[in-house]
Amino acid sequence: MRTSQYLLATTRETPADAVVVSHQLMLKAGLIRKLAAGMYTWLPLGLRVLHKVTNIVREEMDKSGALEVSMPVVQPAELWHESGRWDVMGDELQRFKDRHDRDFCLGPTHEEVITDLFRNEVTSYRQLPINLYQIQTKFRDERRPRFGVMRAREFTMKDAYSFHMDKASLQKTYDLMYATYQNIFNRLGFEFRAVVADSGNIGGSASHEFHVLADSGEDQIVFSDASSYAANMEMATALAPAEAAPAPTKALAEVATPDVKTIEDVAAFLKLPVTQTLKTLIVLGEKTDDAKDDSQPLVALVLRGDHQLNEIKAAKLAGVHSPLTFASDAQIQSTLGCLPGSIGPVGLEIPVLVDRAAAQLADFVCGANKDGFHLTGANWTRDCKPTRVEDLRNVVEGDASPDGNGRLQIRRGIEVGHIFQLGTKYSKAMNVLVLDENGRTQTPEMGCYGIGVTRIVAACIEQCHDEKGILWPDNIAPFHVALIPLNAHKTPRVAEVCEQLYKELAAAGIEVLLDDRDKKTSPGVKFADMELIGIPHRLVVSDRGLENDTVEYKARKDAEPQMLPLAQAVERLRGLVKNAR
RNA sequence: CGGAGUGUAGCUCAGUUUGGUAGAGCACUGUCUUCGGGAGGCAGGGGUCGGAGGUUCAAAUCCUCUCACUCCGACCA
Repeated sequence: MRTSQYLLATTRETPADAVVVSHQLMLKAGLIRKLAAGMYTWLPLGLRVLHKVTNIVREEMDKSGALEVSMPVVQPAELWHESGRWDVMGDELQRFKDRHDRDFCLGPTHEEVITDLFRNEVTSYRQLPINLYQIQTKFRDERRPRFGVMRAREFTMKDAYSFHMDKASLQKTYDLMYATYQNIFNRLGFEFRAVVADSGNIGGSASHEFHVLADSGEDQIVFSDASSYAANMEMATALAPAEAAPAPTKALAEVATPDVKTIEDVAAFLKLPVTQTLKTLIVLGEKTDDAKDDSQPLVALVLRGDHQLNEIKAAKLAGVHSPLTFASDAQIQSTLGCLPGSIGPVGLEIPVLVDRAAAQLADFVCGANKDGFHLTGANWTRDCKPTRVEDLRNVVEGDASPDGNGRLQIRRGIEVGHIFQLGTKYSKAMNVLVLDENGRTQTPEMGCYGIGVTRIVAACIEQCHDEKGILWPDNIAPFHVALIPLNAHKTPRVAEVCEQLYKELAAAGIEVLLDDRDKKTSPGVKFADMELIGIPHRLVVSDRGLENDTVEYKARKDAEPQMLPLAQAVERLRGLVKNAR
């Protein structure tokens, strides 16, 4: 390709609304342009990268034996009613009506459609297991799209769905997909972790997320420094402290704490460490079936002052409303007689769920359930009783690993893949039946496996960039080699050599971007553009070099260039460019 | 959805407080000079100041409504 015939859309200035480096560089390098919030046009240069990523994903999926299909983006509401998700999904599901007033949605995922396809096409155990996938546009009306294509509303996803006669077969394909994902992310050169994950709304049991490690990641991932334990923060178990709770040594006392609201304020006011305080959060409980009135039951969640509530864990507990909903100040005031800043477990007449670490404290500080007062020297059992002790908190760096080996570390990650064992959630709801070897009908087990293809491009830039721009690995770079002629208008041989190299490199299967912009484009501009867009190899042909029959080579990541004899240049490049076709 | 903020040329932004002919840099077009790290001169093109309504002799500027976008939070497969 020649720049003179291409749409290079580089900009010198960074667009003001991009905050993460991948978003900034994708705009500056001219890979994407925003159409509306969370919706992006892919320019020619960006699309080349996206296609290369797509091809790697497709190759590995095909290698695993999965079969590619393509399903519509628009889906009829009937299928979503069948699965029960039409009413569950909320506003993320973009709904609309056609001219006949029939309900449709834009597909945020394709469990319903694939299950419908499967039940119409597959009837025998002989056809199982089967794994069908597509690489296709998804639409989710995210509340807050951000970070460019990292969290977009419209994006490209590889989604695969497998069907099985039994759990053992599902596990086998799940393991195969796990290995396939490792292959894909290894080929992309990612530093990544597979972590145990919450299966969330999509349903099912076992689930792993694949995270690219990056400081800009939206998720916190947790892993042991001494074992293979790795989990999403939502799922990471916080163990009870190994040591037993100390015995009470102090008497319960009430102290006035005027205008002292936060835990930090309380600890500072009483000159005690935050770890000696409790915080009590009031959330909505579950209404019992025999509840006579409309009053909303409340539940107290008690944590050590320095710990953070894990809302996913809390919402899963018996008696707690899911999704987790904090009680309003008015609800707390009317039920407990004080405001949120002064609540404590002593004398509380609602269920009290206590975190394992909080339950190990003695002589602690907590709210007195009276505005402006706290209690000191409070103790479990003697002064108040937990209804239940639960795992309620986010783990923190240095906690013991749940598998007993090592200490936990916390890093940020970008979720680029997620695999689930769905079980029979969809096959049962949508009445899918296949005949087994005895001629009896069975409900098939399902798995599903997603990869955010567009997100991968952003994640790659997050991991591979410097102050000058992007540093693409060879196998997803839009072009392998930037070929830059200098002073071609003064020395005709420069242009001739470039044309010759261009042809020979192309013949060797190397993708070349020849910067043949005219003399108005200064060398500095050409160098800066090629570095910004991240072409991994650069050849400079100049009158100076040709005096010695040499051309200059520099890898994007190297600091210093080297001179290559002209006659050997193509052969040397063939060795330097990995994964060229 | 709650809180905060921003909409002026393709991009980055001034101008709004105190109403009075719509600006700069970059980018773009033509031309001359320059030519190994984002060159310089000259000449140009480009904006109904997000939109609607109002106040006023006069509105980018003041008032009302509205739309869009961004950030923080909540939420999320």
